[in-house]
Amino acid sequence: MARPSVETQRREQILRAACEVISDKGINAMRVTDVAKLAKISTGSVHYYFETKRDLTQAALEWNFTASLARRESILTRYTNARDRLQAFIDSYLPRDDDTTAAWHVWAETWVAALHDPDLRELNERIYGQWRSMITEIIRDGQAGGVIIDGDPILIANTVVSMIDGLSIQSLVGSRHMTWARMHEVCTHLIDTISVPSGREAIS
Amino acid sequence: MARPSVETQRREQILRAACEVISDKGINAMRVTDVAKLAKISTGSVHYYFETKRDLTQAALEWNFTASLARRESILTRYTNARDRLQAFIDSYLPRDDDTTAAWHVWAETWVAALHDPDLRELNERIYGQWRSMITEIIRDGQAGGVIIDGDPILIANTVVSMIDGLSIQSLVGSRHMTWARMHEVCTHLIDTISVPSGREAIS
Amino acid sequence: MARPSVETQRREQILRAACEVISDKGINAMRVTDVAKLAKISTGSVHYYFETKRDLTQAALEWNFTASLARRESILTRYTNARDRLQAFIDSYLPRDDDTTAAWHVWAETWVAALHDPDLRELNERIYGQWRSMITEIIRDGQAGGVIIDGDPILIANTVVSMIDGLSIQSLVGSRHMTWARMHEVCTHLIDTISVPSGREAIS
Amino acid sequence: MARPSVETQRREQILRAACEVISDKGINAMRVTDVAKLAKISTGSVHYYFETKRDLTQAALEWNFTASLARRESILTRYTNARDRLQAFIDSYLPRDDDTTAAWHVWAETWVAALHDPDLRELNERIYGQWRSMITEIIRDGQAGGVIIDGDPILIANTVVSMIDGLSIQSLVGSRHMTWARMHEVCTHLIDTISVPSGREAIS
DNA sequence: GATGAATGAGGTTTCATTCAT
DNA sequence: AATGAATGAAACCTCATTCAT
Repeated sequence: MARPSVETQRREQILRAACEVISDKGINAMRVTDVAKLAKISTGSVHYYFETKRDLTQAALEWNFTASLARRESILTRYTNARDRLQAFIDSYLPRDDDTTAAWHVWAETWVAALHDPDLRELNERIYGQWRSMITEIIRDGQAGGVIIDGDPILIANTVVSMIDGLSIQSLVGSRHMTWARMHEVCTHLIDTISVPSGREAIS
Repeated sequence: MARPSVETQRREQILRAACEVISDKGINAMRVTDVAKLAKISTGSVHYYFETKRDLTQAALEWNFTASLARRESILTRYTNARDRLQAFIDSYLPRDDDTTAAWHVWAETWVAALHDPDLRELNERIYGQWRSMITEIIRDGQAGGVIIDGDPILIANTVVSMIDGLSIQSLVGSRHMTWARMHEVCTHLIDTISVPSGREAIS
Repeated sequence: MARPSVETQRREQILRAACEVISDKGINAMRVTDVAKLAKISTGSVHYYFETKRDLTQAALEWNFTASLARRESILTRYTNARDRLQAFIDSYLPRDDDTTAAWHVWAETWVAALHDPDLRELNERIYGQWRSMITEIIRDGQAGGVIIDGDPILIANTVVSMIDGLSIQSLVGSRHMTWARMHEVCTHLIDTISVPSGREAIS
Repeated sequence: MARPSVETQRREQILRAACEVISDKGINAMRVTDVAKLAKISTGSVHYYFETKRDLTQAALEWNFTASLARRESILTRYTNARDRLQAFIDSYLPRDDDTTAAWHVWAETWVAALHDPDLRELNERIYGQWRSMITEIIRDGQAGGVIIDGDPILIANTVVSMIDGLSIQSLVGSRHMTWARMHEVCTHLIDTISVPSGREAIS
């Protein structure tokens, strides 16, 4: 009786539904009923898997990040050049498609909820840190390979991460002044700024 | 007779209280009772000045921005050099003191609430636009005065604004990795990047 | 300083407004604010003239009846023949014009409110009795004059009054089945039934 | 499994309670709490079955009529003579016992509420029409059987219905002048008026 | 006499959570 | 494992009434 997998599957089904609701309506407007309906189960069942709404919310926010990362795993191994890897990685985070936009919505909800909730603060710290580390790692790689300029890799990572977050917010909120094209432009400009002019091109 | 100031005063008293609550607990956790208590009036009175909680919230979010701007008005006229003005202006927005931090909290709440509320979206568009315009104006001034590098001033403004927003979020959420000092560092670095090297250096 | 008249006038202005609101929205939906607005005064003033809302309501209901009666005073002296007087009197009560319809609305509200309010019950008893007496009186006159059939005048009056009330209700509620023409038809039929065939016609 | 009856039963339990409250206190004084208490459930449960108080009220008013009719169904098949059927049917509606009185109270509340509420107006039109139809049917039967006088059956039905309504109102409001005996008297008199003199009299 | 800002009790409604089935 | 009926605390909002001016 390999039931554990059923449970895992059920949990994921609920978490996915929760994220969709959070993305559409926001954390505070999320109702257990909404999640249940979307997952096509009863509210009782939701509570069978998640003791309280709070538990459900936290698990959903964490799942949002994990799933988001998993979707980008391949990018990190696809490119040998760190600069290209950075560009591809950042590009993949610009809210172009619905999935990415939804993930950003949940992400933004997480930040703001964390402002008033120590537990979420810790969750945020953990997953945010993880993300920053990945960027830092790429930058270190790039510096080692001579394609990214020297300087404190953490400072550079912070710059990059901040820029992406800031741009995304303006984009998500729907500013007509911040189109996806503009975002791409700003990001590319930033990457150029922290890149070492490519040798071959310089030579030729 | 001649009591127009009382109403204005009362409204401001309520709005100030609302912003404090929003900053402390978040928009969704804000209770009309909380605001009333903080303003030392009855809930009935709150509703006497603001028909619905929604109206109150919107007015508070708008007031947060307006008041925030008013507090910085002097900065814009204090410096003749646009670069210094930009630096001072940006510095004044880094969440150092309690007032500024509170304003940022409310600001962040506004963004996320706007994700699901067309009215707030419009409000956000309006006040965000105003802010972006101010930065753009300073940059234009700087370019005219030869202290800021050439390039599309709007693109530069977007870069600056995004960076500040992104940094602030990380800071607000309480990341141990994003101290105020680090923020200052990143900001200064950015301003340096978009500044024309100063005369003395140019001479030598 | 003949102020009393001012007060009387003010009271009537308020009562008239109250009746209009009651007619339009019903007793329970009537707000002191509505009355004040319609009378173009403040709520404070309404309370200056009527201690409580309850007092105001009762006074309004009573006023509705009194004013309604006053408007028909002339009819009672206009006709020498009791049968004609009865016909004219009844006709004047059919809800044809807006004023009469409004009076009926208030009248109906009074009945239903009286179901649960002893004070209104008494008020109703008083003014209803007054109305019944008037009809009875006309019938007695008619019997004395030989134009109305014999029989307990009170029983006949009750029949007439009931019929009018019943018809009016159906009409007021807006039944498409109960037009004013139909009401008139039923009433005329009833009056014919209780009338003595006129001598001259019988002779000729 | 197979719990459909529970829901129906629960709904009826609530509707019955609502009608009782409406009869006792009136539509506007009815509180959801009152209904809940009387039905021995929580207010939450009331709202589980009826979204809003308005829905509850409407359903209750409709139920009042339906249940009222159901209680009289047997009368319509008991008598072969249409005149007797009419007499029995009308008699059964005179507010003698508590149940009938309560039903009339709710009935009266429906009328007056309908004055200001289009939905109730429609509801009233529907159920009132149904009632009028039943009376009309009996009269048609009586005319076919030669026990009721000729004439437009709808006109006669309107006369009958109006009389009953009018009498009931006076009775309900508690007029000392309108006892049940008097009502009976007036009704019998009316039925006599619209009846064909019985056979023996016709023969002699 | 008149005002209208201020009150606060009380009502409807929502929704996370429980628990018998 | 799953359900969904039932709960009840808590929130927003209304509005008659008061009272300083």
